[in-house]
Order: sequence, then structure tokens, then C-alpha cells
Amino acid sequence: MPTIYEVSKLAGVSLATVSRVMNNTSPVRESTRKKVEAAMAELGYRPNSIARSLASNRSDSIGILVSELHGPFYGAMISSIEAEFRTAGKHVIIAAGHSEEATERDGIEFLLSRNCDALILHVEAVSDEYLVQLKAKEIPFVLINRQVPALQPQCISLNNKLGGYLATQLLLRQGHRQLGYISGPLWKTDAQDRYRGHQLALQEAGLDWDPKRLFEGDYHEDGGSAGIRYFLQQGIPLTALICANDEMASGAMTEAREQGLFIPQQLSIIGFDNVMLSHYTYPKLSTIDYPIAAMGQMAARWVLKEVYQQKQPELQLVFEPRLIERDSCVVQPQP
Amino acid sequence: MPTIYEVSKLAGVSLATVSRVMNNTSPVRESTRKKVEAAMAELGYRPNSIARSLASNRSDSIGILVSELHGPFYGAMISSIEAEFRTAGKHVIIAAGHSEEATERDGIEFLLSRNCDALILHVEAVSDEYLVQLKAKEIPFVLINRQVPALQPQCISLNNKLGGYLATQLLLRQGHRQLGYISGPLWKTDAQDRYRGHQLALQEAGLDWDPKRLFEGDYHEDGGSAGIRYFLQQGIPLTALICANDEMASGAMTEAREQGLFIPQQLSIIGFDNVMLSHYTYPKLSTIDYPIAAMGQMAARWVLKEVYQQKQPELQLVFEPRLIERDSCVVQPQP
DNA sequence: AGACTAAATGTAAGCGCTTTCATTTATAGC
DNA sequence: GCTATAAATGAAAGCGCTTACATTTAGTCT
Repeated sequence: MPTIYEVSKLAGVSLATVSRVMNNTSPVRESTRKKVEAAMAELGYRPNSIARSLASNRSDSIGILVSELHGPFYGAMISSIEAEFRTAGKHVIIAAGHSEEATERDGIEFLLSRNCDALILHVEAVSDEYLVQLKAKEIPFVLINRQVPALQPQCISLNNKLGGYLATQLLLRQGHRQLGYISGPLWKTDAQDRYRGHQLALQEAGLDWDPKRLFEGDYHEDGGSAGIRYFLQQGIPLTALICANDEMASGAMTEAREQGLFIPQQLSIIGFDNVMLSHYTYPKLSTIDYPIAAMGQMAARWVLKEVYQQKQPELQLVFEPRLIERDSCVVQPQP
Repeated sequence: MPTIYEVSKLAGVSLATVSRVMNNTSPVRESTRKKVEAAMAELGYRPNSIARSLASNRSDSIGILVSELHGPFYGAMISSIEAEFRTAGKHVIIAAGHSEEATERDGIEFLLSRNCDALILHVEAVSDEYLVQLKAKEIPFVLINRQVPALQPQCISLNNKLGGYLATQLLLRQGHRQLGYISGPLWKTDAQDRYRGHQLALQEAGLDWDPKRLFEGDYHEDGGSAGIRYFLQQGIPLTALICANDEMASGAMTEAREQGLFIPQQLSIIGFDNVMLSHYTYPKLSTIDYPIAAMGQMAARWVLKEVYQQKQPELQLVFEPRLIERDSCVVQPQP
């Protein structure tokens, strides 16, 4: 593997000039640039990114921490982030936090130790104070799907409350009055916000809010099926069900069917996130779109702008969810 | 951020000794080790991985190239690879190849330029010769889901033929005689192999192989629905359908239902891969399990052993698929 | 043409670590 | 107690690049 030194010798210029040609960091006469480029081509020179990083104190790498690497949700997010950085010549280092505080801290430590220029964090378990402290350290970072008041300008989030509101509103519009709600773990802020949106929609419609009609799930399929069993066992009549994510909606759908209910005729179900699986269910799941790819891209642009000083169009920090109507919610037949 | 130099000063030893303490690269007296560790703790020292890489000529990073970052299949693979390396203190750099030759080469170039110690490649479009040439370069790599004869010892693959065989065998055992097959793009070797397994099973059962009963799909949902339309239009009677992956099976299922067929009563469908979506379909999809997580882990171990000289249990290069019976295939009722 | 300024290029000092080789210190043998 | 040997430590030379600063070359003006 040839080094910059060999290139400079072959081209008959100094190291510095070769470096300048590579980085466009100061003007070089056209003729010398040509010579250098020819030498690079002849040797098949490829700059050593490690050496470059050490000298320049940039690693051109961005750390990403997500809860899970598999699963449709994070896949879409990582995918859009990688694409954005790739065209910018940066690369992405990935770690998983598994929604546990210790693992998340660990992951951040790990990324820090790899000398990332910036971090993009989708963390849930770590405390706000921890993040504020992290800010005090040298490293710039963006938060996805989390609002920390002190860190406002670096939080990219979804209006989860609006999402819960939209989902509920659809069902109300369809004439449903007996609603159930399966939430995510309520210590997670997004789960709380979605539920608040639900409550707001109920309230606006002048409906009572009944705590029995809330079941706290786990954002996994099991949560959905457990929710269905809960409502049935408690004898709570339901014509429509809101699930705080698509996986729980899927679990609920399966369980409801096993319990003999026809979906959507006897029970309308709406999910949240619009991950890929919502295409695959039968009936196809109505849901709330979480524009995670766009948000990932925005996070990448944030970094490009704030850390690498690239000019970027106006950054958008808050995203709006959108209602996706498919087949799992229908108008409540008049009794 | 403190450097090794400051640690050495505080501990009253030389740089070399601190380095030795960190890397266990040669024995250090217990008392000095204590001193050094105390100094590191006091300063909150964290080694600079960039500098370390430059000096040692290792980057402790492994490049991974997959076709897509999103989607359940690659997610599972990346997840298991990351987990394995993470515990080894290595990290993973990811690029997407999008099943296109130019992009794949590009991705490899990109990873090479990041000074990866090794690559794990899930490539489809790039030629065998290219890979053989790559081997001639300095960089070690493993291939996942690909067999290159000259690169045998670094290929981790699934016995795809057996998978096609198993799927077909199930349907035959269930009494089906009118089978259809929706393959992946036949320029992909895995698509070919799966189909060969299908042919073999037919042959063993003494059944004719009819080229009209093959539809070449694209491994996406559309391929599945197009396949159903094809069989219907051609008036080819079918009681069971083998799809070369789960996505096409899902597409086929949806389309068949829209065409008025009851699944599985009128048409049994089996998929391939056992990706997450196969849980979500209705009826739940019977399929062939592709142990992608295990294979990813094995690829990581290959690297740990061959590149980092870590001792590892015997490496397994060929994996066997397994039949997963769910609800989408039933015994063919006697006519 | 000479003086002055701007543009282009070169020089060399690091960046923070690893690692070879030399040196010092402890251990053992007699 | 003194040498022979092994163990522990230190000194210093890079790894391949960037970049501040110095120097040279070209360009402009009078």
C-alpha cells in the first residue's frame, strides 16, 4: 500500500502539496495538481484514513446507538442515516443499547472510545441528567425520539401526542365509542405521549376516560395478545382498539382472531409506527406513520451541518405523524 | 482528554510501561501495574483508538457489506455480528450494496479505505473473479451466502438446495401433486439452488417437472403477486405453491386471497427464510428456516480466529435449513 | 527593472500510540 | 558476595498523515 510519501516522490512535489491536492485545502496550480493526480493513479494510492484522523483530529465516523439492530424500525433508520453519510464520505459505527440503562451507557462509552466525531442516539433508558452531562463533554450528539428540555436544539422527535390523537380520532369518526388502548411501557416518554393524545381526543369528543380501558403493554407482540385477553377477561366491551405500536397490534389481531373475533367487522384495530409488518398482516393494518427514515436523514444532516460545517437546508426538529388507512378499521355498524 | 503521556507522568513510569499495562503485551510488576491503573483512573484516561491503530496497524474494525440495511433479514445478520464483535472490543462499519455490481464494488472500496482489518461480505452482483482478485489483495474476508470454489475456506453458506427440497417434500407428503414454484431472480445462485432442490424432490417422487410451473420472481412482494396472476392466467391448476422467499410468499398470499382463493384450504403456500414477517401473515406462514443469525455469528468468529488469532471452537461453514411448519400448508383433501 | 504583494510550494513538527532494542533491576546459583 | 541470567522498564523511532510557518515563485504596479 503506497503512502503519501511515495506519491510525492513520484510526482516530484512535497508531502504538503499532495495533501493539498487531496483535501482542496489551499490552491494548487493546475499543472502540479495534474502531476499529483497522475502519480496517485499510477500507484493506486488510497489515503490511510487512520493516519488522516490522527493528524487532523477528525475520524469522519459517526456513532449510532439504537435499541436493537434488527427489527424493521431501526433498520429503516440506520439505512437512511448510512445513505446520507456515505455520500458525504463519512462512515457509521453502530452499537445496540437494548433499552437498558447499563447497556446504553456502555454503548455510548464504546462509541466514544472509537473517536467518533458525533453521535446519533436513540436512547430510552438513560436519564436526562446523563445526557446533559454528556453534552458537557466534548462530543456533539443528536437525540432521536426524545425530548430533553435542556437539549432542545439537538432533539429530533415525533409529535407522538398528535399520533395518538389521530389514531383515536379516526376511530371516533368511524362511529366507535367503546375504545380500548394498549400502551407501551409507560416509563417511556413516547408511550406516555401517545396515550396523552388518545386522552385528548376522547376529551374533545366529550367521552369519559376510563382507566380500565388502558392496558399497559410492552411494545411487543405479547403485549398485544395479553391486552386482548385482559379486555375479554374483564368483560370490557370493545368495538375498536388502539395499539401504541404495530407489533402489539399484530399480536392483538392474532389473539383476537383466536378468541373468535372477526377483524375488522367485530373489532377495529389501529397500530402505530407503520413499520413494514403492517403490510403483512391480514387484514392490512391501519396505522400512524412514523417517518423514521426522514428523521434519520435529518439527524445525519444535523451532524453534517453542526459538526462538519456543511451547509444544509433548514433543519427540521419536530416531525408530524400521519394517518395511514388500510383495512383493519371500519365504520362501526349501527346497532 | 488525557493522553498516555500524562498517565505515565502521573504514575512515574514510561510510556512503554503504560502501554504494556493496557495491552498485557509483556509482564509488568504488580506494584507498577497498580500505580498505572490508579493514574488512569484518576485522569479518566481513555486510550485513543485512532493513534493505537496507526501505530499497531490494526483498526479493530470490521467492514460489513450487505444488500440492504433495512429489512428483517440483514437486520438479524448485522445484529448477531455486532454482538459477537462488541464483546471482543471490535467494531463494525456498515455499508449497503443494493445488489448492484457498481454499488457493491464501491462499498468494498469504501470499507477498504476505512482500514478495516477484515470484511464480511454478503454480495450478490459482484463476480467470482472480482472476489478472487480481492483475495489477492492484503485484506481477509468472509463471504456469506455465496460459494466461490476458489475461496471455499472463507465461504459461509446455507444448503439452499436442501431448503428447496425440504419445502417441496413437505407439500408432497401432504398429498399435493399440482405444485407451482415462484423463484428468485435466477441469476442469483441461491435462487438457482433452491429451485434445484425443488426439482430434485419432484424427481425423487417420480413427478414430471413442468417448466410452466416455474415463475421467476424478484424476491419481493410483487414477485409473489405477479406469480399468482401468472398461474391463474395460464390456467395452471395449483393446490400448493412454493415461494423462494417469505416476502414473495406474503405477496402471493395477499394476491391469492384477492383472487378469491382461501388459504390454505384451496392453496397451500410455503415460504423460505423464516424472517420475522412470516409470523405476521395470516395464516402464519410455513417456511424454511435460514439460520442467518447463527451464520452471522460464525462469520464474526471466523474473523476473530483467522484475523485476530483468537482461539475459537471449530468453525462451521455450511449450515442446514430447517422446515418450519405453521398454518399455511395443509394436507390436500382427497378429491 | 525593482519593490512589493499574493499565490504556490516546501519544511518540519506533531497527532497518541506501539514496539524494538537497550538498559536497568531483581533472582538465582555457587 | 559476585557473576550469569531472566524479568522489568525505559528510550526512541516510527505509523501516514495534517498544518502552521517559512520560503520560493509569479504577478502587479510604478
